[in-house]
Amino acid sequence: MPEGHAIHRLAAQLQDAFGGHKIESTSPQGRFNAQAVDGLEFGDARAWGKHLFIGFTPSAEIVHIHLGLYGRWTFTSEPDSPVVGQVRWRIVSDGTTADLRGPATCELLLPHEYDAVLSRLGPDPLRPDADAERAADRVLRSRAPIATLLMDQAVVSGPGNIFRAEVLFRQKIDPLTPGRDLSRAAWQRVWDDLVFLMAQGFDRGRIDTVRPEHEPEAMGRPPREDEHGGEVYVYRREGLPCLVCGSPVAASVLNGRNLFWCPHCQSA
DNA sequence: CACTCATGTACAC
DNA sequence: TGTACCTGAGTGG
Repeated sequence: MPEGHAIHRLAAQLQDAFGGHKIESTSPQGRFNAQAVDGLEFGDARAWGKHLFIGFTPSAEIVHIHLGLYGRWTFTSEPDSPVVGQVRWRIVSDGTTADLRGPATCELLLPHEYDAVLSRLGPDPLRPDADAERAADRVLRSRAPIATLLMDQAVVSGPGNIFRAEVLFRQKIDPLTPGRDLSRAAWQRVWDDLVFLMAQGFDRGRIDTVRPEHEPEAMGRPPREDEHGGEVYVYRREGLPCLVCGSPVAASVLNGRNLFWCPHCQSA
């Protein structure tokens, strides 16, 4: 779920449900100071990378949420929905209830703290105001592997392990290539593809990266049975045949995260 | 039912 | 580099 496109969808969903409405705010679990925004008007929900921010009226405080690995929102229109399990934050307005469980972060920020969080985030391919040059400068000067840089939210904000694996496959780049060994044009193609893939992920609510000409049907192969909520080239396909060249997809661990790639299609 | 693993990040050493 | 966070899906017995 929680790569950047999913957070942008959540921001839109929260905005639809609560934007401009006075809300009831509680923390059934007790681990969030929900009372601070109880009874206020929900101002706006916005995303930057994997971070979600909610503003209120009249209040300068901003709720900052990061789902981490486990966090989820659930929505229901059932009135007086019972609290099940550990709910960090519940918002209710006009019969709509949104429950937040298991976030890595759910905290109130003052404006200067909000600015500080944003200042640590690189450009987000899903934001129209993204400063792509800032990411290019970081990548093209770094000795770190491009696979590491793509997961560094200070470099690019929003892509996670799936988009990383898939964009490197689509651009035929060896994941261990140092950032500074990429040409500016090659990095531009990576950025542009992230913009495309993540926007499509936002629209569809799932991650699909396989080009039509590589669909199994187009390749004269039987339909695949290894999808997990989206259709991809290499993510979690260790040992399975590459959809383009047929050689086995490789996997290893880099910076504590699983990395998937096709050694044949993505050779340096 | 017990156990592993995950689309993420921060912090300890 | 390892561990904590703390949830749910999947797997295997």
